[in-house]
Amino acid sequence: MNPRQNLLLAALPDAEWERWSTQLESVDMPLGDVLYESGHKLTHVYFPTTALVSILYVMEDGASAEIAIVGFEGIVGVSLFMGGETTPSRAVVQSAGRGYRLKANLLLQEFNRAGPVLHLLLRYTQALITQMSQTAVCNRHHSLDQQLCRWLLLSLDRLESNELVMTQELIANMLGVRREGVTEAAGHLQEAGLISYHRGHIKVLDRAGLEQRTCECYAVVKKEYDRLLPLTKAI
Amino acid sequence: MNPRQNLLLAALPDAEWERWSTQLESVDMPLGDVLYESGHKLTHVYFPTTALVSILYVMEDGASAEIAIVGFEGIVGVSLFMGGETTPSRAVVQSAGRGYRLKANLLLQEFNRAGPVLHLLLRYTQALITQMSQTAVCNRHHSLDQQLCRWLLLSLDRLESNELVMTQELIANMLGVRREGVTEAAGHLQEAGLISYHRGHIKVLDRAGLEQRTCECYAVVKKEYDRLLPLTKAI
DNA sequence: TGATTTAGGTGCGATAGCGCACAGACGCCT
DNA sequence: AGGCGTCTGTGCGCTATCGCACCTAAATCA
Repeated sequence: MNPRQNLLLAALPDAEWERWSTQLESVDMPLGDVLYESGHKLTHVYFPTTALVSILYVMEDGASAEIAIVGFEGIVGVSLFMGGETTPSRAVVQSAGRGYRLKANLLLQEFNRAGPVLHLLLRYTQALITQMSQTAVCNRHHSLDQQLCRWLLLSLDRLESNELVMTQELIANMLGVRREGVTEAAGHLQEAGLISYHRGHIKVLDRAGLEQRTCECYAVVKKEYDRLLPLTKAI
Repeated sequence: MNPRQNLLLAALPDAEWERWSTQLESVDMPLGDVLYESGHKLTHVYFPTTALVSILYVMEDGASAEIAIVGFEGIVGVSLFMGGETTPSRAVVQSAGRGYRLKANLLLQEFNRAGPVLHLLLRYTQALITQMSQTAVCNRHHSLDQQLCRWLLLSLDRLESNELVMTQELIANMLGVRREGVTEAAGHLQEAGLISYHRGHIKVLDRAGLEQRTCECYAVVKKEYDRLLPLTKAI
């Protein structure tokens, strides 16, 4: 397990890396773990390596909607260096794995050096903004089938695998739709031979087929990540 | 017409204000004016004073959806200092008025001083992120009636008036729905005595009523703006 | 092995929003 | 005053998604 499996950590210049490497703390990130809660101050920021984290908003009535996905390409807790300390959203581990974390005050110190760390983190944040924007667009205009394709592709890009351990119930929570809706959409994809689904295990059989069936939102987001985070040979 | 009608400009410390005031260029912002286009490099950033600007994404098939609204509380062109230079979205003047602009390289210079300007702009950007996130949530979960209320309230907060010059067609483009849908939703609000609508002129008669009828999304966004931009006695 | 829990599949009526077509109505221009 | 374009209202059939109820089958555990 190497911190530099995380692409932001991998993109750090040597001087920064030397300072950071002793401070990074390896953490287990089990399914369902809440990394930060709406309105709570962040104590750490997280750099996933093999875990996948959902940024989501939970409404007063308990319904939820995912705003963005963060994996080994990113950092969880941008509101810290953006200056807000908290946000109205919640970060939940969506696919178990590992990652590293850094104390909030240490990250702030590094950010405030106003050097490469600042610029790297801000570029990442802009990519994240694009992902959030496109989520809004997709929620408005595209069918559940298309959204499921987008979601699968974004998730897989952020893991290093073509398999996902994830119940339909959980996917429904992320997409903010009914579980039955996911059953139906996943059924379509399975009939088309694009995925195989079995009790919480999704295997992607035909990635190109998924890309063909999804909406433009996926490509827009992917292109921005590639463009903004080239140092990282990004996803 | 005073630049400091824009709350970000008003929040600048004296030293910054002195440097900026000679560089700010007053501009007319007519309805439909495109301040930046998807994928194009920004030449200026804009500080609206009496105009209202929509950040929206236009799909390949021409359909559109608004991602965020910017008025006298904000700045148009955050992707400049975030480091991306461009974004996949478009910025369009949604309600005619005036504003100020600053050359891109000047703003970057100021941002890179890594002082109060940087922190002010980043805090504003975090508020903007909340607005975008909440747009995604709202698009997923709330009725058109509720979304129209939210949209009216956000827009009015960013003007200094209880009247809006805006056709239903245009509102439909922003919300990413049919024009007829807006006709119906606006009809409901009119029956309830909350607004009066007449050929492109909306007058809000009962603001409290709108706030009661809208979803929680409006309050979440407003609270974040108030919290993150207190210097500006924000909206 | 048998019981319980969990994941997934199915059916059905309700409804919000869509696409389209068309009608009135106000305002502006000549 | 007359005419035309723009803005708004309405009706109608269609579809995706919802909410709910219920069922099946795999996994887990006693």
